[in-house]
Amino acid sequence: MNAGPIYQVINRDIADQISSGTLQSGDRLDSELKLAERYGVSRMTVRQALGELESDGLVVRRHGSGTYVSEPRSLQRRVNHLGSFHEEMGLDSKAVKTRLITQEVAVPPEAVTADLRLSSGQTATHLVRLRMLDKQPIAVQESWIPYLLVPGLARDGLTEGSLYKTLQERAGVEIRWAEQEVTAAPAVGEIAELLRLPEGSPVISIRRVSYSASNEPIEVAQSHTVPSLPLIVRLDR
Amino acid sequence: MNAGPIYQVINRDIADQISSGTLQSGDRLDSELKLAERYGVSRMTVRQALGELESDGLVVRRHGSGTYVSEPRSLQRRVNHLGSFHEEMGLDSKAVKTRLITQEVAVPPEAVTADLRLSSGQTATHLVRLRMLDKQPIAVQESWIPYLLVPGLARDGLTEGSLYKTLQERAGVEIRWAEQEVTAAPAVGEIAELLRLPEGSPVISIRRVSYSASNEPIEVAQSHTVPSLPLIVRLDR
DNA sequence: TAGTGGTCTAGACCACGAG
DNA sequence: TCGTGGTCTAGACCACTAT
Repeated sequence: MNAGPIYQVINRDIADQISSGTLQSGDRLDSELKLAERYGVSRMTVRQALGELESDGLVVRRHGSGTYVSEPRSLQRRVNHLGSFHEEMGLDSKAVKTRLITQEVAVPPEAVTADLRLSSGQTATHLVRLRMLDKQPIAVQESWIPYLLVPGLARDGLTEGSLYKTLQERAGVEIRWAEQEVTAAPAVGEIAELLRLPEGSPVISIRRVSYSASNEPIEVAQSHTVPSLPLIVRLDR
Repeated sequence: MNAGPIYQVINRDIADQISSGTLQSGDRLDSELKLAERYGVSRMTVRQALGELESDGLVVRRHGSGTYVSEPRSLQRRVNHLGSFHEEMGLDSKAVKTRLITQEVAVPPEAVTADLRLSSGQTATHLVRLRMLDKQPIAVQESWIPYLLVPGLARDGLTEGSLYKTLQERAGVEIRWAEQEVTAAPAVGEIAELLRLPEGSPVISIRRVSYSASNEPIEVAQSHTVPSLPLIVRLDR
């Protein structure tokens, strides 16, 4: 079993310490030099791990002072890095339930065909999922994945309800990066019904095209999220 | 005149070559080794510059192949990094005009007072700006800045219409990072009027708290943007 | 096979902060 | 003043791509 690059192992280790409570919010981490000694790596490698934790909002670095665990927030969806819906929801993820609305093979709309680089008429697996938090609907997600990538997907369903895990295990495909468009839209028809919102009321609309490490399009996803679940982003200069 | 860290100089130099057309989309950049020699720096420094260009969506790196200038898009607003409205708009920024709606000193709402860490009753400079693209309104931005930070701000106005430049020059304050909440909201009252949208139609709502390098809150901003100008974000795993 | 980007080392000097 | 994070060096080996 290979765990990937060392800096990702360190990243996960510290993230685990934070989510398990071993490191409390406000705590100062050991200095980069000490962490380098503890993990038996050079300081540059520790810095790469801490840099990701910082951009994920888990820690704050203060020049001349130290690196601190940041304050937590509830009901949030962090989107600095690409991850599954559960990963984005962070601590709230345990309370998130998924209801499968649609699971079929079909010819996608033209815009999706283009983004997936399919020939006209080629089919794709079509998934519609409703995400619930505390029995309240929070988001509807519609996904299109090229049929030939994972032929059994519509028949066999998802591994642990996670599209990312399923793609990894069944097709050996790892999603590496994505480009995402965020806007506001009126909830209409089935979307409004599923989210239990008045027809025409505003929802967060996200269209995402995901790519593998070799820059092949893997998934086109369109989601509609209730406005009470804002996206949280940390931006650096 | 200090231009800051070398990697930022390299970053700007390559970004300039792309926006000026010296580097066309699809072109392959020189290899990291050659760039390191040309700029007279180590390869790690070049990599730091290329990493930012990649996360800004300006270039794509292909393992084993090279680094390429990515395809451009029009009417977009990239928000991978913190920047002024004009910087976010990229190539479209030349066509963006700003109309100042409000410029006053006032006691901000309680939520703003808290985020700016002001005492109850302390005043702040209040700015409301309307952004126009091709004579069409695209966004309303409301800003609150602690009065004591830049006492003359409401009287003297902004340097080149840029709040970031004004803060830098007049108060020596540089905004370094921000936390941003993105959601959807109905356009109401003055917002709907200014954006020329029907009352209640969806707009992108962004609330941003910006901080200095020493983590002091500098500005609370609330913006409402027309849905035809989506936020574009590149996400990495 | 040759060249590319991905990761990592073991140092170094600097700017910043807190006491 | 001293420890911290910010930047940078001059190498190294590896995985991947293209030929």
